[in-house]
Amino acid sequence: MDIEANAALLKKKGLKITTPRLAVLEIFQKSKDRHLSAEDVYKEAMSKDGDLGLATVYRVLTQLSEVGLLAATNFETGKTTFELNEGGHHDHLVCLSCGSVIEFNDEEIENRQELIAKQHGFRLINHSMALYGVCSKPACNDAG
Amino acid sequence: MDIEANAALLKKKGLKITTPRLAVLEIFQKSKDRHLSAEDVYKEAMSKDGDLGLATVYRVLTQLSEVGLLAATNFETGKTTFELNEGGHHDHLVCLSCGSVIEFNDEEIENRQELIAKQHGFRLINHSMALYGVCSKPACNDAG
DNA sequence: ATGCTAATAGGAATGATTTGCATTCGTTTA
DNA sequence: TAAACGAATGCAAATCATTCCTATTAGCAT
Repeated sequence: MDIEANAALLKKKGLKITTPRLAVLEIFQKSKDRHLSAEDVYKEAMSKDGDLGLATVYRVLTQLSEVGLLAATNFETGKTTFELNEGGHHDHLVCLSCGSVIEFNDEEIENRQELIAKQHGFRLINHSMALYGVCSKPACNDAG
Repeated sequence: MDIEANAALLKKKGLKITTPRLAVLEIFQKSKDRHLSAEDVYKEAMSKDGDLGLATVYRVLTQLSEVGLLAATNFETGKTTFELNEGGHHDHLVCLSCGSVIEFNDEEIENRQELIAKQHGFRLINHSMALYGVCSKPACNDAG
């Protein structure tokens, strides 16, 4: 929301302050939908800011993920989605009917994952977990 | 392994008994590597059976997944992999260096997932979990 | 302000997967 | 068991997501 703040954020991470990077950050901060694909970001940027390349969007998303400002997730859709990485790590609970996504974090599962990795001699780097189900909305429980 | 058995399997699922479908099933049953991409299956089929199209492999993999004979998984590698769907559910531990995949199943995590879904009013249908890390092989721990 | 380097645009290239279509095969039925 | 019909296949072209290439431009230290 605040260009100054975002500029400071980029600087702190050792990234140059450029128009595309500011634009991408702002899109994530303003969007109601937390999970955006590269294409989503590109369309949004084109519609409001005017002009940047899709390749640049990919690069910026990758960089912002690398410095920890964004987090990347792979659902089963075949495309990578990104979200702001504030508030720490979390996993996803996805409604297969309405598509809504709930975020959660469970200490016990995280610990268990570490343990499992260790047992198999793995150094754990990251993980992805998504639970798929049907949420409590009436509309999601009618037919089907 | 047994063409008769596989033919019966296909018939039971309402699929016609065709050469490509039998070939694909057999490849999964014979392969030591449980997780195969479409490309893997295609190469394997070409090398032994002689001749079928890559598009057919994709179609067959999709169909066999739909009827529950195979299970599809999307790791972060950008390609979908398949495995035989016998022996119940399990999750994956993936080496980001050599690509090896270890399967595991953890009761405690499964229970915890059920609980989390319940807490959010979700009826849990399935889930995917993959842990990414580096395995203990020396080659995977040298450079990088 | 000036220059060096990193960043960008945009299009071509890549890799995975899909689709269209003419041909062939599997299964049903006579 | 042969005709007949739709489903399945092969191939090539098409699509989708993502990355690479290169000339141009923009950040930023001096």
